[in-house]
Amino acid sequence: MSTPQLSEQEQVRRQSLEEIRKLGIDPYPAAMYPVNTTAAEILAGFSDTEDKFPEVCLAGRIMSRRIMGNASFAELMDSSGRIQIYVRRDDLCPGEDKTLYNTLFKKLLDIGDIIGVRGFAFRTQMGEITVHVKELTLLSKSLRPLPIVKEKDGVMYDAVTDPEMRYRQRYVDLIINPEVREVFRKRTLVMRSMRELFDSRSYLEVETPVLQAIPGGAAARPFVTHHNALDIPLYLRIADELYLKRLIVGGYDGVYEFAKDFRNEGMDRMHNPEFTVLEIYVAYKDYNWMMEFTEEIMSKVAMDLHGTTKVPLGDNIIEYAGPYRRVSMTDAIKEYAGIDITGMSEDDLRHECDRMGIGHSPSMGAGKLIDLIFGEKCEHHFIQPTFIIDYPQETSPLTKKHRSRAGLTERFELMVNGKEVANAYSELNDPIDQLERFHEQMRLSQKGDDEAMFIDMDFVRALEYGMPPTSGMGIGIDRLTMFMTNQQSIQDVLFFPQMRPEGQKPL
RNA sequence: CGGUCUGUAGCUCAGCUGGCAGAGCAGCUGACUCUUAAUCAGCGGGUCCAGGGUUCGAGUCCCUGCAGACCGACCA
Repeated sequence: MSTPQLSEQEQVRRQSLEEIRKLGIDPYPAAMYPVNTTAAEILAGFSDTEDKFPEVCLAGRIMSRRIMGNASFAELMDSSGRIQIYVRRDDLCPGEDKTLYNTLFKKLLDIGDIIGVRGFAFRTQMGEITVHVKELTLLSKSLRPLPIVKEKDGVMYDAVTDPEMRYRQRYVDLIINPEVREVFRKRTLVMRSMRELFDSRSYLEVETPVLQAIPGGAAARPFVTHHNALDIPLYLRIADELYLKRLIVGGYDGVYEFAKDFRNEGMDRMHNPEFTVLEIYVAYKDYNWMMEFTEEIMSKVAMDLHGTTKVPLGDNIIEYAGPYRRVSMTDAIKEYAGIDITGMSEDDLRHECDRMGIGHSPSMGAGKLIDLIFGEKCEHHFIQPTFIIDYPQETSPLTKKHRSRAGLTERFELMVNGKEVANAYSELNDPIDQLERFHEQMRLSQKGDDEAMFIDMDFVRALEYGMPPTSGMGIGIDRLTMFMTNQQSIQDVLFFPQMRPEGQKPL
């Protein structure tokens, strides 16, 4: 292992560590610390007329220090926020020995160290609620200087904005940027809000395989790995759809899973190789029911996060209260591309793409071309939540044929801010039709479509035993979180977004 | 994969037509018992992303590479 050159400040901190040990103080004590409150609790509950916090014990990280001879102020940050502490020499060291204040607190502690304090809350002459410290315990010595961010009147000074630092060292980002912690708290709330709704209906949260011998349920390039004992290739799942439907066959009326899916494709502001999808399947429902349920989910999530269904996103306010507009794929293309694709052949569609300057390849069939026109000309217009319904059969191999419109399927996607956030079907449960659709995918694959679906014969076998009419939906949790927290990049809603490994740079 | 931009102290950044490497915060020493971007006096701290080239001389100009951001392409 190479020994990277330590900076001056790192060397000083290591020396301090040794001196702390020489004082007989353990810089990394094992014993639990008896925290009995938080910064936020004190700030919220403090009263000038009654002594509500005569004995507090809290712990956190030193974020700033103002040392003035024999008394000092510092800011302590715990998971709830920051509070000022007041440390006076003669309170910390009532006896003759002033080492704890003069040496430990003033010299050997640094910004970033984690300490515990015991004392009482009071209000300073300047009006700030503060903890007067009677007893101080070092809980963890920090050896690496933290980026210093100062703030006055809401203005941040020297804020760390370098995305590389923020994403590679997310722990630092979380320490110094409280609004980042809030985004991730909201991400958890999004999932909790959905769980509450599903559980209230007695739908069952389940787990299905991440390692799959046949990567099914979506059209995407998978990651491949190898299982040594079985000596077979295994794929990281691109979707959990086919397993969840097997469970509907097995007799559950409603199942859902928050799944990490993996796709070996491009990375950009909207895509990360691993991402989270909620999939839910409910027996005896169709896609019309699912649209109403989706409206209920979205407005509940918005309410739980913001207390309103109106959520700001970029320059817009998104209204998540239903009902949402429903536009068929055909009408959307009529409206924004100005053409009627009804009854058009593959050649006609290819011709229209050429006319509109949309690039396409020979391996694309009619359905893919329609998808392309929609993506190019229509998608970005749908800012407010809108259901795009009735997709072509060719690109929807797991979807039931439309009950009344030939060549189309009972499928919808929910568009928000010009992007897809949900995708749902009346699930195809006719095993003979399903097998035929898989074969159609095979033909597309042979034509050069490298993300056409694999045939999963066990899934067909399951359908042969009989699956009730079912509606299913997937929601992109990362994207939904972006929209609900007004973030413009998927990297801002993933704790640890995928990045190129760090090179030879010394850490 | 292509275009544009960026990389200098722990952090945020300056450094002009090439001429001794800079500031604020942070750190260190000292003063200060109600400060809050604390203040005051003093002091240290650099592989200027890496490698090569041009030049008497390169942080600065040129080439290659590495890493990142943005925009496209591919891709849900």
